[in-house]
Amino acid sequence: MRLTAKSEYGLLAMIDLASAAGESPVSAREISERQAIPSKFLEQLLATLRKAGLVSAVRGAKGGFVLERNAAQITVLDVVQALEGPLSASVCEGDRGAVCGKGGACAAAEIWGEATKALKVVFESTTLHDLARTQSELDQAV
Amino acid sequence: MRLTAKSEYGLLAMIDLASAAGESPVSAREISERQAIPSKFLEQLLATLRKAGLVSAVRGAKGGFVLERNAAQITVLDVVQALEGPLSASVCEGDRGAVCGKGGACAAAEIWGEATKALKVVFESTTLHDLARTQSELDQAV
DNA sequence: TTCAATCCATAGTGTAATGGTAGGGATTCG
DNA sequence: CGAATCCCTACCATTACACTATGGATTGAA
Repeated sequence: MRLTAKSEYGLLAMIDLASAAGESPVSAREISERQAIPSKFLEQLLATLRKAGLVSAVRGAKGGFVLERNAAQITVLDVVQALEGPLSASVCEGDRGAVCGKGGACAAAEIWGEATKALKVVFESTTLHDLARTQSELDQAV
Repeated sequence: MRLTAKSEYGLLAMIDLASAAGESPVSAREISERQAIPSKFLEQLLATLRKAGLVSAVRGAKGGFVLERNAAQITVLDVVQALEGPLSASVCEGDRGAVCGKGGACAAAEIWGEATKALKVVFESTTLHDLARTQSELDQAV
């Protein structure tokens, strides 16, 4: 399991899109400027999010991106998994199970499993709608 | 935040030591063989764990490693943090807070914080004693 | 019709982390 | 003494990360 800049940037971009829900498409450049994300890097992330079915793109001038579903129907887990691959805290993946000869009967592996589950709960229980609202409150507080 | 082979190997080694608690020191070579961990790599991990005060070493022939505290007083968090550094799921560390201009008022950052907390709870609530017992049960089941 | 804005796709690149390996030194038991 | 062990530092190959570069395809508007 790992969380990289992809998740950070991707989530910021999705929150940005959630805040603009119902309006015209938001271009990658706009998001890039507002969220201080390198624009070409962001394009890649948005392409990934599109392939994952989380956003849809409108090409050409005045084009941009729109959330594919309602912000309340997209969780942080959706975004993170789209960008980082399946969430699994397991270090002991793949052939390691065979190598250590325990064939799955490994106390350490159980802990990684529990850790993954805990992360999943947190990420599943928060939607873009929640985050967009939180963010707008934070902005107003200033 | 990241979990690498260090945590995996380190935890296996510590469980091994916990299982041998009360007996004579266990050499790195023994652990390396039982747990299928590259021996020179393991030596480095044990050195780190020693500097973190989790194990003590006995030098010379018949030497080896012993848990510094009781197995019930050492949590998975202790081991993971000793090997990987401070546990923080935050991607948005260091100067990023300044870069995005939100100065801490960032909805995304809150999620990473919650994720970290969730991991901490899991890792803190399990001790080497627990794991050693679980492992011995798993071994007997076979 | 042309042009600029936008998304789309692929490839390249510098840095750092990862997961080791190598070689030898210091210490201690038998 | 000598074998076993821990200790320390350095090295190294591969991969992941975080971009950057280049150019093509599509579309709205002047």
